[in-house]
Amino acid sequence: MPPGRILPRSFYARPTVEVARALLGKVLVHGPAAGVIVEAEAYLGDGDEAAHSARGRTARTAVIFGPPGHAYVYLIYGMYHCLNLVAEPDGHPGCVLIRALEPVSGLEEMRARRGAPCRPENLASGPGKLTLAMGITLAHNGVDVTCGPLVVREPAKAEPAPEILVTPRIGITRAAHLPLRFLLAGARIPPARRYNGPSSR
DNA sequence: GGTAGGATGGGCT
DNA sequence: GCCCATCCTACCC
Repeated sequence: MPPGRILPRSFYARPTVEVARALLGKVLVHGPAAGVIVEAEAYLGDGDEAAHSARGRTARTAVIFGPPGHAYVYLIYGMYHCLNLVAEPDGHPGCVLIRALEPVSGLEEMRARRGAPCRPENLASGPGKLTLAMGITLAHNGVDVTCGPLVVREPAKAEPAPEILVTPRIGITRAAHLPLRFLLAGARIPPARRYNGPSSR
């Protein structure tokens, strides 16, 4: 299972939607734990009222305005963390929320960190679940994901262009209709996380 | 199969 | 104070 090369900064220095789509099928790696990204959402810098960057640069959101290829991690509902990867050129806000992984290695570490008994497909099938399973915390806010302990790699073997499903984003109230959630069509998604509304490619 | 409610803390008005 | 880019449990079909 030797994974491919680490994604370079140029991968992230593009429009956020492009980065979100391109991240599907790539492998998030943290120590022995790794998983294929199967679900992601784009949060835009331009007029996206749902994005944390929408109301300007603050101490918390500064990372989103910084150079691409860095992690934006924040605490949600007082108990879970969410991982984003910063896109767009330096100075332009935009990030991609990583919403689900398909675990490929380090399953035992993930299970130990999750605590709750769960099947492999539920280990990292949500933004809060995957940060817990991967051991990602606020300590990772701002870290460079083109080097260091937390990285994103090409998959071990090159895949054909994946089929991508596009739907509205989940769990937000503002700008809730925008088609900015992207899923790998072949991914195994738990029933409760499926989407039955209209979708496109 | 589905959903309602609660846990829990930082950021911002 | 209020608002969350969530998850799990309990309970009800």
